[in-house]
Amino acid sequence: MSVPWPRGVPRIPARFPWGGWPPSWPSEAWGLSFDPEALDGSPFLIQSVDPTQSCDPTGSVLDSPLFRSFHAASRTTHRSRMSRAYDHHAVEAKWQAYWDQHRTFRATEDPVRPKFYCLDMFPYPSGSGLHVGHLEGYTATDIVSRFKRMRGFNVLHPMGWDAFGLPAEQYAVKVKTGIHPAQTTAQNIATFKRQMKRVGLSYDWDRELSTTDPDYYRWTQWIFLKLFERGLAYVAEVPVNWCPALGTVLANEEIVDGRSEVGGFEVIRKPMRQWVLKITAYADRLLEDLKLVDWPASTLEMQKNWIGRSIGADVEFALAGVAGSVRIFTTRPDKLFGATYMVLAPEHPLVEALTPPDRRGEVQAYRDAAARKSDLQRQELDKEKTGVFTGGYAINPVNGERLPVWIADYVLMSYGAGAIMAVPAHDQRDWEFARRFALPIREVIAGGAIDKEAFVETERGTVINSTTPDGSFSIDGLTPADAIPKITAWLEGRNTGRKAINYKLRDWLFARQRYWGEPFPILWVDGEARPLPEEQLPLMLPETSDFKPSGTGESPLANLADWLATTDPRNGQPARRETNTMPQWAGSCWYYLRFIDPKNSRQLIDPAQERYWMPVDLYIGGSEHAVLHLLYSRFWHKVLYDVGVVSTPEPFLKLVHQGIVLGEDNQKMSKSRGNVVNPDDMIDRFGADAVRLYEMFMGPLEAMKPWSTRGVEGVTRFLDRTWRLMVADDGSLSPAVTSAEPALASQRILHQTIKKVTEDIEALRFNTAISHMMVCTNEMTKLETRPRALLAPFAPHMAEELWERLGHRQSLAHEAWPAFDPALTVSDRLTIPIQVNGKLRGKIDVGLEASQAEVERCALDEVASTLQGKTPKKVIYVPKKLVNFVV
RNA sequence: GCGAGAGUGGCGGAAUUGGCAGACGCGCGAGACUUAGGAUCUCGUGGUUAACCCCGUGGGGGUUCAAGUCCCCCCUCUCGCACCA
Repeated sequence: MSVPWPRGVPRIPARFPWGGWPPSWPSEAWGLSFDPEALDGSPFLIQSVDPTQSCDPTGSVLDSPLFRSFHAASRTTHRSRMSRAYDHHAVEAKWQAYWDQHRTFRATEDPVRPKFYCLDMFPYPSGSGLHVGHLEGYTATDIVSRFKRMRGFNVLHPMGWDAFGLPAEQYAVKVKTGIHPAQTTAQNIATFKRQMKRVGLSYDWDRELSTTDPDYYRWTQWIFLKLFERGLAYVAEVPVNWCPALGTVLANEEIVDGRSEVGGFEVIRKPMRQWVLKITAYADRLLEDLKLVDWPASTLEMQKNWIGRSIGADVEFALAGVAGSVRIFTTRPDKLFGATYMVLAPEHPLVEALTPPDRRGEVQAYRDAAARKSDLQRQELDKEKTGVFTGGYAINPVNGERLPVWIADYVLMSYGAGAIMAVPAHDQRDWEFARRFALPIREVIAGGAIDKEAFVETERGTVINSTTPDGSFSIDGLTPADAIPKITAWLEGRNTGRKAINYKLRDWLFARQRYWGEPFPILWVDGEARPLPEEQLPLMLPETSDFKPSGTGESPLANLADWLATTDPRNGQPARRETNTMPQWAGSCWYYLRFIDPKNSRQLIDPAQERYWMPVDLYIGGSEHAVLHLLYSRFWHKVLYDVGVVSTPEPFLKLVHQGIVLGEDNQKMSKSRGNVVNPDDMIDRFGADAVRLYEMFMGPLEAMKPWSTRGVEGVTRFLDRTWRLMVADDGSLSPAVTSAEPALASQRILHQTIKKVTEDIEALRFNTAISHMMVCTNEMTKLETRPRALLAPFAPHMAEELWERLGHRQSLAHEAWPAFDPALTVSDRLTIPIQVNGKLRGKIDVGLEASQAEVERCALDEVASTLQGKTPKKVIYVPKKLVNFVV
């Protein structure tokens, strides 16, 4: 079967060193250039290229000051031989300007073509600029985008800025610069954008957006109103993580090892009035719909764990001597008969009612101590369990026993019901606690050695000692797996328990006491939260020069009296504005939608365009967002789905995390280690194409790997070689372009390379794709012919330049990707390894059609000396693979 | 402790429906061209060896004609969660 070569073609690569000397390669003619256009027919034709048309010896490149100075330097140092090397500065600048001018990468809806939405996690524009780690992910998506364009896809590849957030505000306050965060942010964005353009990333800049732009956060606020309308945003007095040093409340996710992620300050528990989003209402869907996406296994696992769904039962224990009951959640109702005491979280509301007057002092002391402890301290104390007896008792519903009720901080108020039944025989924590306080341990699952350790396996063992006192109900003799549904049904029948599903996931603390964030579109009237009418959005972030926290726990906005006091537009009542701002996650929750329709002033997004572009086909970003951003984003997306704004249940179809790039010393890059690699330096020295190529050549995209500047030099040499395949020493296109037909061997290499590169890009195996292009270039150099490597997505600048020199007038960005002929990817000769007893003893070269008998005969000859006349007992023949003689 | 992933030359890494281990690149060695070479080009480069043999994919067993790849046990590293009832 012969596949016609699509109209587009190849491009060639090559590149040359950073500033130095021109290469002095012999100036003899080198091979030919294949013109893809000519390949439509069966034979592999070569079309001559008219040098007068394709070469531009006086064009912008050669005219550039850079080249001229380089030229002059070469002349003086180089004497007789003058040649022109690839000048990455000039060529890259030229094509970047061309792409800008022609808006080459602008995406417009086109119902005829298939779409491909290729998205990077947009960055927080920090003051330090892009680092080589950013570049890894951006280069990957850029290669895929360029590749897909050439494959006929309508590609949406946008970029924007997640620009609200603490650092810019801290820069004004903590560093005492007083510089407005808006100003810092604008500068940083300019730096990022300049750097991105220098790398040759093919974004559609017409769609650029920033979360700090009122036209953008207007819709962030709009989404909040939708959440509010649906009861998914509410205010609660909740214990929060208060960081005195930062003067703000932090989310759980912003705390690492009990200290603030930013700055490492102490964090304590403090009850406060907070906005909370009811993400728990979507817990099931967030879990279930993970089945719909193609994400890394580790990320799926982390999301599942974070949601933490567990199935069990709620069970009511009546209080002894006091009205009411305490509810517990357990995944193991089969162990109810083994409960010997109960434990409440210190914060549990029933503690007061349960504690008789003579125990109050001790109980209160313990509760106070627990409240004062930070999370860090609680964790440190995990060596030995602490707790006190409340003096109260509860009744075990299965056997009427009186169980002493304790409080202990190993029981968390925030999980389940904040209370447990303790079954020390079969729970490690309860076992330790019971040992410490000499509480009874009763075995109800046979199979372990409970005097030595808790027996916790559900899969093994048999239930014992589990019959009601009156003998009317028993689960004795059952396996735990069978006992659980039986006792759950029994509890339900007696109305003392029921099947229950519990989640680790908690509602999302959504408020921050900061200036540089989205203001809430909420007014307070008579202590009641009222939404701002949609028409009044955006609620602008007020101007100020004082970004310090108010100190009372309110944000800097609380200092702005004029802004604060307003009236309810519905009835003119005096109102006070909400002073909290939204967390940084808010803006990043839905930015991928706005890229689709960034200028729409009437709607968040046009429904038709949303249906065309969504979902995101490929999303690349760091694994540090495996849970938070990706979970919050999915939550908002599902709400918008319910609201009718989006048409897909999940936003991101395929997700990939790029690995971390380490410093040359194999350590994490950090300023303090002094091993940070600056992309600008690298591009100055080697050019953007070389840096892009190296980023991808380092290793698998998802792996953590060290930077090597030597390695960049290596790919630079490859680019140089490729350039020289096409361009003669004097800077003109190689004059030896003829109409001769290239050897079959060349065609094979070419087609094999096209095949490999095509498949590797599809599978995001960029390192092996590059390696094959290198093989191709190396082979072509030897053969003195000119093939193309499929370089355009990887080294777009050089590819454009070569493309132009081949006589093309238009950017190759939308040219068709070359196809390969499968027939040409296989050789007509095979090298078959010959083994004796499984060890390699020789190789033979046979024709493709060689029969088994022929191959075996040749093979025998080949290893005759090893066999020493012995006759093989057995011959293993794997067609086209190998022959193995067993003697 | 629990969960997930990974261990291959001096280095980054190729190769897993079991079938030539080390592609490609770095580094290193030799040579060519040079007044020169930190440029470029050519050849070589897992260990051992004069050569053959032999040994080699974290360690130890096993299955197989054949194991980096499959099975069992162990070690190490990375990431995540860490009293979640």
